[in-house]
Amino acid sequence: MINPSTDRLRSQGYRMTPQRLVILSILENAGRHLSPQEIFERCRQALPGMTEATVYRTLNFLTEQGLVLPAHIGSGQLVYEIASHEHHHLICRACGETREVDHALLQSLYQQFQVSTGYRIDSMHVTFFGLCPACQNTVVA
Amino acid sequence: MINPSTDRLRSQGYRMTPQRLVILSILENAGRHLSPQEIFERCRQALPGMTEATVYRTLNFLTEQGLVLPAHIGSGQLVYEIASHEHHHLICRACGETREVDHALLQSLYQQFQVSTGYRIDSMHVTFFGLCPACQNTVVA
DNA sequence: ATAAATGCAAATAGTTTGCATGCCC
DNA sequence: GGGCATGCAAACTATTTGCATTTAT
Repeated sequence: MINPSTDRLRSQGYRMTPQRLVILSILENAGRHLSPQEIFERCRQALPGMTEATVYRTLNFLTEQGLVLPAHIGSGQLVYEIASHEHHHLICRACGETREVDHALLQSLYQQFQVSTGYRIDSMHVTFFGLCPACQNTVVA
Repeated sequence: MINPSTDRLRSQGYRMTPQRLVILSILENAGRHLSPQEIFERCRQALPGMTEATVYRTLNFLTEQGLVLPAHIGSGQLVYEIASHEHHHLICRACGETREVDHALLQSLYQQFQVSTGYRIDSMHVTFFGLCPACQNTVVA
């Protein structure tokens, strides 16, 4: 076995390529979500010939394969992060600071949805907006 | 007083126009969120000369004025709905059916966030995805 | 060898902007 | 009448697609 991601792809008849490796490694090291543009810029440092089309295609592909996760944050654009532990985001609408929220906190809410609506919730990712402690003191609501 | 929305705009030095009235009326009658494109198409039936630029400008303006609310749903595009009661959405990822979720259900979650993170949450709108009761029987997870 | 993946370039979708004209108050 | 708002057209951003070439297996 070469590495888990490579094996995962090969077992499905797909290939591991330098471009895919670079994107995975960028997301692993980022430790936070990145936009396609941010990813593209970092890619060019490792692979100068890489194009935006490849970034988008690769992100879609890796999402299908479950290796990365897309998330909606403000301004309606998708951002991506490495698929590891389940969590959600809390974003400060004043300073933009992002915090992770563990999935467990949402479990009881999902439970209530299930009971009152019959829906089986499977949102992988939800983003909440608010004011972080620091900004609550400086920003006028 | 002519109507509440008109008064609201005039009191701020803005004007009520046929275009704004049509968009507000479309959103009131829709009873659900609509995309800019859907709004544009319905506008043209009432005001054939209307352009997409005006739709976008008007939606941004009405959002600033608090008369309509933007919401993120799947695929990263913004949709709009009339500003009335606070609620959230539950969308079936199989059939696309949308259900409203009362804001009260999220209050206790917000409370927990507040305690454990210090954030003051003010998300006006959160969308959850899942499977509606009907689709749970027909769709393979 | 062969099918998958990339690079390149062009196309598409969604949204925003500048500017002259029109129209609400 | 004065200034806000619209229509028109063009610009812009983000993303997708077709096709020839390259490359992982």
